[in-house]
Amino acid sequence: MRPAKTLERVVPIGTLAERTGVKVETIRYYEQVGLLPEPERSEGNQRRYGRAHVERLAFIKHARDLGFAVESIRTLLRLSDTPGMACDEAHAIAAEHLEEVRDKIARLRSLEAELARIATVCSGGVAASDCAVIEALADHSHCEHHSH
Amino acid sequence: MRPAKTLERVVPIGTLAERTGVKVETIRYYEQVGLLPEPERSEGNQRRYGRAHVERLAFIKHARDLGFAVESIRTLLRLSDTPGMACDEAHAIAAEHLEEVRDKIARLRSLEAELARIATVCSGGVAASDCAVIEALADHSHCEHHSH
DNA sequence: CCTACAACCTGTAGCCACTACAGCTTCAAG
DNA sequence: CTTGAAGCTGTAGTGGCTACAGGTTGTAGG
Repeated sequence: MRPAKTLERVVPIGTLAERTGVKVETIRYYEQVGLLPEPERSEGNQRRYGRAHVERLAFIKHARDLGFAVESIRTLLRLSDTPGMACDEAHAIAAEHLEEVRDKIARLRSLEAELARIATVCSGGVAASDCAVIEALADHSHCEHHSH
Repeated sequence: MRPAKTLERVVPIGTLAERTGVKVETIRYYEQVGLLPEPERSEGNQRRYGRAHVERLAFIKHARDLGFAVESIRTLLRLSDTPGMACDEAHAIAAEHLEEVRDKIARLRSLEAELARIATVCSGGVAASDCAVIEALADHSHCEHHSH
């Protein structure tokens, strides 16, 4: 009997996928774009991953889950590989991304307000002769805010 | 002397672009995917738009600005062309989109919280030996919330 | 009437971050 | 040794544009 999967040190791509929650195709994609280094291969040319790969892929997944762009992750990985790490740069990337996320939230909130107004008018007791949703889209002057 | 541009009833694509704030290439794209009907052509095969096109494109732009998918806009346009309009369906599309926007906001807020925590720790008075941003990304257990 | 040049035309490729095949080969359990 | 899951490469598709390349047309000034 072989050791349990969670204990094996050298694993095929499917097991790496299970452990990290990243799909097999996505792992190969990350390799292709240079986020994940090319692993060793079996005699039959299949990828064999070690502990370092698991950790690196977990890093990538976490960063992607937080919405970092692949390009930013490339930089963050490079920084984390650097001995005398440039923490300033890592912090700048995180701060910039935080700004982007906040901008996106602000924009979505403005959309939300406008959509809520449109949808509410329509579901409310407006005369059914014309559809309020269609009307609102046809005529921008119905908008309360023109920021969008 | 010709009438001023804003008064002309039949205009080329560039003028339509100016009036609606939609780029020329995007207008051609909308035609290609069937949102905007094919206009008449000049003798030299150039597109000539009338008032109806301006209104339809304004509708499309407004809907896109509100984040509706092209596919939803296709349906909304079909509904608006229908005499006995199915307002229910239009309302359902708007309501569904509002839900999506709210979901997106919720997800982004959770990201924002996590990112703010990471960025703040790093800019705060943490010992400089290891970078908190890199650490946080490397080790998911540092997260307070595991929802993402 | 002619020239110059902006605006137009079609068609194709690129962007991001995957995802989904098609058509093979390899691995491992029974 | 057989079978079937899992692996392999390479390509195309997603959404909603955007950006060319390489040509044609429209129009204002001279």
